[in-house]
Amino acid sequence: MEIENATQQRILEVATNVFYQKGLAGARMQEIADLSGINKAMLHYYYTTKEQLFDKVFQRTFFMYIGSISRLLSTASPFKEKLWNFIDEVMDMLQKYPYIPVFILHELNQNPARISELFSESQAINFEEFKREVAREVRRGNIKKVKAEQLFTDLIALTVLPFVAQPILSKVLSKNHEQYSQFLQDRKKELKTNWLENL
Amino acid sequence: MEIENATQQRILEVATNVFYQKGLAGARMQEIADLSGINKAMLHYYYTTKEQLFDKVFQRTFFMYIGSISRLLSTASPFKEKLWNFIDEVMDMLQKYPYIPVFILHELNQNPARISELFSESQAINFEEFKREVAREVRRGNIKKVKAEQLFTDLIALTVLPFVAQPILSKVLSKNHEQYSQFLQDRKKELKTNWLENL
DNA sequence: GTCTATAAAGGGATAGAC
DNA sequence: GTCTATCCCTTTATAGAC
Repeated sequence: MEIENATQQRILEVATNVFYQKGLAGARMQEIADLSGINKAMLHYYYTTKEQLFDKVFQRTFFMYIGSISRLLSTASPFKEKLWNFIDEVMDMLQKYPYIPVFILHELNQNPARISELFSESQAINFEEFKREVAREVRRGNIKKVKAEQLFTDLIALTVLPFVAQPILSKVLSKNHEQYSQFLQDRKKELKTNWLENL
Repeated sequence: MEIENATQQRILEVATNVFYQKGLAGARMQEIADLSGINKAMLHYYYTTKEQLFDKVFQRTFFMYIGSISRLLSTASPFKEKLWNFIDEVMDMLQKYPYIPVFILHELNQNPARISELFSESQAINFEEFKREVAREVRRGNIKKVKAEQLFTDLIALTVLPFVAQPILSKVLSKNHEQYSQFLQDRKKELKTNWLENL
């Protein structure tokens, strides 16, 4: 990890937002420079190429996002308490950064090779451990019989999709921005009580 | 609806695939021309601008996708039978066109205004009717007490997300392409039995 | 309808002065 | 470190012959 000065940090922050919304292909170095309060030459001084800047943004995002999911699933807390916590934390994070999932998925579609590199570098999600945990909970009768991979997919789907699909869902459900935020809050509670308790 | 000749249809088909994978900003008219077996001039002869071609692709996709969801929800069948059918049909469609949801969501992030135009033009999803139906089923004791908007979100989430998140999920679950297809098949059954029956 | 050639604009990247 | 000016490649779009 190299040291970053204030300008570098501002660039990275701006670039993150621009890439989140426009993607690698749609982002413009000119816009990133403008929003950072510098000119293009300066931008290239800190990050030689667009690809290089993008890679940095993508990696940081991936590790933050996947990393926090990973951490939340590998705590030592009791199983249902862990899921309770997961719902809260993940939905809070996504309320701050709702563009992240579509950003990651769109870019992975362009360049599927990227994920392999990142997964090998990172301490990826330890699914085997989660699997054992689910099997144990089923054995003990704490939750109904279910395959770990289906439960995991349910968990991600129920928490992440409302953010991913916000543009369409808010339209279908006829909710403005504030109403949709309220809906997401309600949903958090709903998942923790109804879904989690009925496992 | 104007009549389209064979060349026009081929262009549209090719453009659809290219835009699905690369998005508006990432797609190249040259590539679309090449894959269509014509040159750029010819391409512009049929579709004057890239935007115009993209709009056509986006609209068709949106209507096909949202339209089929809409149709599946407004049939006259009994409620649970309808959801059963929905799971089958939507997941079959997505197995054919897995790029569609990320494509739509990515492009809506770029240009959120687009959705307003399309929703007003289309006979959008009739959520009020679905709401009444859910309330009725709850009253009759056929399903547990639940808000229609939460149930609808669950339904979309559980069926759509496994396709949207395939690049990451297949990695986390350590599944190759065939294994992931099998997983999706299992999931269809899983949702129809476990989830649907426990509503 | 179909092509070649080219215009016109956009946008990433660098040279070089300060 | 920071700027202006500019290079040059890419890509959209059109002109014009056949």
